[in-house]
Amino acid sequence: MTNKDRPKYQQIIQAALEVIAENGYHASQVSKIAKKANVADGTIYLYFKNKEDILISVFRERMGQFIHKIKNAIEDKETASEKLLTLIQMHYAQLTESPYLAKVTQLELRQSKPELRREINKVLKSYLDVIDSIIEHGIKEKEIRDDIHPRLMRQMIFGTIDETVTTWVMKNERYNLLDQVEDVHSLLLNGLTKKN
Amino acid sequence: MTNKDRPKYQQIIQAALEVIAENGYHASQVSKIAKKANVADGTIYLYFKNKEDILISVFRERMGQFIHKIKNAIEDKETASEKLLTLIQMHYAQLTESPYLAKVTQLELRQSKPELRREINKVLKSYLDVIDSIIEHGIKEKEIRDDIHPRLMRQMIFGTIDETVTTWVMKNERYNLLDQVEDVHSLLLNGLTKKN
Amino acid sequence: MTNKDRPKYQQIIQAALEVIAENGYHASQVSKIAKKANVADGTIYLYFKNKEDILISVFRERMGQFIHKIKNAIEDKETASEKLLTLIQMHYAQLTESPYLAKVTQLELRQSKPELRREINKVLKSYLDVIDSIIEHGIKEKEIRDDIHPRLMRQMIFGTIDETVTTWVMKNERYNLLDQVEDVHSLLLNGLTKKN
Amino acid sequence: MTNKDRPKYQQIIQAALEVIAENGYHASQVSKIAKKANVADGTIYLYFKNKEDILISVFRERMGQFIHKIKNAIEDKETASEKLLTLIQMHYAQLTESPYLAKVTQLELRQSKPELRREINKVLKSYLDVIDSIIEHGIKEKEIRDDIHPRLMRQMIFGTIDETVTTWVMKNERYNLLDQVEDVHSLLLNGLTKKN
DNA sequence: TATGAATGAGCCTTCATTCAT
DNA sequence: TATGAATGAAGGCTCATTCAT
Repeated sequence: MTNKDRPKYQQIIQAALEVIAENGYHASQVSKIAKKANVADGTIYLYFKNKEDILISVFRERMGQFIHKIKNAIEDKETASEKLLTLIQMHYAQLTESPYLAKVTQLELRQSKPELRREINKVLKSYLDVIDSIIEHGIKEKEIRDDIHPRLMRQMIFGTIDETVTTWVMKNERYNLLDQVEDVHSLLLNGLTKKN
Repeated sequence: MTNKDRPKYQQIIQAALEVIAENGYHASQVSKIAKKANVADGTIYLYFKNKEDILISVFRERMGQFIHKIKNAIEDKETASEKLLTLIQMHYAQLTESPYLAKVTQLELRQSKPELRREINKVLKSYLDVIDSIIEHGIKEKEIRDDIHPRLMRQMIFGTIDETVTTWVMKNERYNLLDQVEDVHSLLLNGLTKKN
Repeated sequence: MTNKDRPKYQQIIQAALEVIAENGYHASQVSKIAKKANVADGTIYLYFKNKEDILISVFRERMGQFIHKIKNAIEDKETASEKLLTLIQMHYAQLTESPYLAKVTQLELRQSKPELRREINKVLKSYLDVIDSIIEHGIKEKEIRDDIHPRLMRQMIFGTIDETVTTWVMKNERYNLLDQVEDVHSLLLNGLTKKN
Repeated sequence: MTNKDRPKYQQIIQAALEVIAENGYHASQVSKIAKKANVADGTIYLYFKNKEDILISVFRERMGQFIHKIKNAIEDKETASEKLLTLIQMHYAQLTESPYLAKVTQLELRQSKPELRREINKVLKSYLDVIDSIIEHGIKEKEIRDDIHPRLMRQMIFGTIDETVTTWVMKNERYNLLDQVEDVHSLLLNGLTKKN
């Protein structure tokens, strides 16, 4: 049984997620996480190398599941358009379900030290890969234009989704993110211009 | 003569910008800023309330100019499409010209404490207002579709531009951001879909 | 069967000796000793009251044997001069044979807490007694001068031997300690002065 | 004005010496030293790199003076015998005058980490050099025997003096160390043997 | 006996801010 | 205005010891 399967590991991960969401990254002392996880301060260090390792693990574990679910949901879909719709829908749905994760990913983890950022970006990379594969598929099937560098397309997709979630989190999640799925999908596919 | 007009005020602002860009947010001690600005530590506190106030001022001053220049450039343009093209072009141009500002806005200041983020967002708000006014103008002139909430459009525009810049900064600015202006503009206006 | 006769007791003592010699006193955690002794951390506490008790026991056991052997070897000798020669020879020989013991007694255990030092000194006392008995014998037989307090003589003998060993250990035992036996013996008996 | 000339530097050195002498090396927290020196904890770090640096400095400063005074006193003396007598006398006199220094050098500083030991040995080296120069002088003048390696002679001299002081400190300085000067001098010069 | 996961007290160091000059 | 020496609160981490199994 590895560390990750032990109940205390997940207990600490969850506690860390909540503490960061509630207090912000900078006010998240190890002792606070330990208390919320109902373990002694020292116990933390049986499961994690140091404070940074806790935070990286929170992100890796949670975003890992997050991305995994999206990947699964997309597989079935035929067209790039459907795949993108599903991605947006799943992205919004999961963050709606887990406000802690939303708060932490959109706000708190952006306040982290360079080394931590680097680790976060590794995880993020695998999400961007998912988006890239949708674009590639769309281009191959001639659904998506091929006159623009795919990297820019991915940046538009991720940038847009990310910005809509950030706004929603900063507005304290007062509206329903899922109501925007179709409109965001339409915007990304068709752009701003009025067609007639 | 207010504080802002005194030479030391600008001296400290500039020093802070450079120190953050060079050392990162977390390694930007007041003493380092003071040294770079050639003033004593204590002198900082004659011009700024506290450390946070320095950072907010950096952002306010620099982003103020940044936004002001974009506003000016856009005024002349007739169509929403032209205005948007100019905004993208100016956004990229200014950050290309000032690598310090790019590094600080895209990476370092996102690592700041919640209170600081809030102040930064106030400044950012006036940039988002500029984007909103372009959209509003476009809708009125029937250039821009009116079936989608303008807020979502603005989020796509800002999210996309922001994400392209972040990628560029994280790639150590190894390519020319300005080469992407037309493509980003086309993507935002026309979306991903292949037209025929 | 007392603790001392159980195999694990000696196992832990030997492990402690090696761990201290290899890692130094300050890096000798109980867990490290347990691992080297192939027992669980908790097992240590079935045989020893606490960490200090391990260290004292190491010293007591090893120095006990050390002193015992010297005592035995001296018994046979007739004169104080011969006894002293044998003591020096045995002292050097045993530490040459056991580099762990040398490193630990000369360097590492001197870095211990006052309480531990006190215990160590109790053991040392019995070694000093051996030296005292040689001196006493020599005085009685008129081999050794009686115009100087025997305590000072013992301090010269022990101080000199101890200092020569410390130097040797700090020079990483690069020369043969036993080569010095006769010279040290001559120095202690005859002093520094040139006779003619 | 360098750090060393500022009053607080000496204030902290003296406080550290007293704290170590009173509490032992291991119970000498930085905060305790700061309190005794009447400065804030942080102030310590304006004058010393870290805790170890305080301890090294204590030793360097105090032993520096110690050795300097002995060197001066020896210069005048003609013969090796007189020089040695003066060295013993000065060694005992200075430690008698400064019980703190005695306690720290004989007991506490031997309980230090390897890096600290190394620094201490550097200082000690210059004391051993003084002893070596006496021996060399004595050999040249045919006062001291030349059939024994001078290093062994030095080890006897230092080992003996050191051991006599250690015993005295451990006996809580209950007798007068200076009473032993002539006897120790006689022992070192003439050895243990009864002459007739 | 034996285990080893869990405990939690303890401490060095940083750095934003102050204030006497 | 300007200085910079001094302040002191705050927190991550280690490791000897315990105890449920």
